[in-house]
Amino acid sequence: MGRAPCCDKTKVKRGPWSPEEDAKLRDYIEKYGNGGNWISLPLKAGLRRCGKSCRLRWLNYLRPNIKHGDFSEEEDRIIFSLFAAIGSRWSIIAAHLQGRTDNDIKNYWNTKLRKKIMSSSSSSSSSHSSAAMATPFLNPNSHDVKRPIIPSATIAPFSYNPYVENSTRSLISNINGFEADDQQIFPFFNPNYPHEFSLEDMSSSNNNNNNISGTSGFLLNHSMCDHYSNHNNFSSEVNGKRSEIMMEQEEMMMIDHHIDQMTEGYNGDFTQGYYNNDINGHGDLKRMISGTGTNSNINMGGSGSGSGSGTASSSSFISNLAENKTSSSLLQHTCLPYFYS
DNA sequence: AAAAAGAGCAACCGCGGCATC
DNA sequence: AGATGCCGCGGTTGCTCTTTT
Repeated sequence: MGRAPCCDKTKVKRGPWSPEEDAKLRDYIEKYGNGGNWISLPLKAGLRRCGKSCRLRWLNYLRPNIKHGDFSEEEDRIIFSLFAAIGSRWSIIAAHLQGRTDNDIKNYWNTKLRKKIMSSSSSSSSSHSSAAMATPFLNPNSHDVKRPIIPSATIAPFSYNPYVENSTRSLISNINGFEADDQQIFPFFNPNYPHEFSLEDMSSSNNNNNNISGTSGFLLNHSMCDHYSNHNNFSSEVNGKRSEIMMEQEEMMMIDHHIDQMTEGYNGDFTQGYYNNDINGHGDLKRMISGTGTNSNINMGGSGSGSGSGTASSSSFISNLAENKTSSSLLQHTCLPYFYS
């Protein structure tokens, strides 16, 4: 049995909203809210519209503090870097851009930004423009980088890779030497679980082992490569479901090499200026991670507890983050891809 | 000046997830 | 446990405006 339609399409108005309809909807929501039920709202508000249409109109247009108009260079950077990390998760991307809606960003990407990036892929600019930033991803002069070989059996079914979708696969496949099944590079980023996210230094007593758990992304994978260990464990725990992967030193080195190739020629800084507090640029994070030495055990899983006891510089920095930042702001700091010049 | 093509964007559609019954 | 209903998301459509021929 199919889903019942949310409204009778023959009895509701469709198409562009009139100023009068906008006013009715705005007035009603400002007075009463949506009452937790969009379906019944149009009747109460005196609108001959589908509830879904009302919701869309409110969220994408009438809601206070909605920003319309041109996107800034900074916004371009954020969109691009997030797209590179998580693909077309427009709502997540929108959450990082105040006043922008997912629809807005989606349209902007489809109509402008993608073209900007595509056109830049044939140029060899190394400036700090957003177009230049895209170059490492879309450089047609593909290097023949050997993809790290990781036994697929070690990747648990819970691990998630946003790049498996066809729409993004075609874009990502243009990355230098990147094969489409790059799940093995980004094994644990889970956009379905972006909320519970904290950063704490849980220093390990194990020698020569690096353990990173949580929703690690580009940053941590790359950072871990900075100090090759005998055993590098990546794991992710989402709602009690755990996925785990272990990479040998050689594999880590291959990944590192691979990412270096991808980011070759890029001298910019995705984060410079975007974060206006603790983390100002990837350099801090890089130091933070590498400062933990050969025995690092960093929990990014959110619910765990721990105390910093790595090197003084790294542990204090991490502790500051853990103590002073909410989960959501930490997410902003850590879920973006970072690229080292 | 007019027609055609392209670009931009608001709105729609259908599906998956989740809560509730 | 299964059915139902709502919300939110991502993909797509189609209208309008702008640019090109």
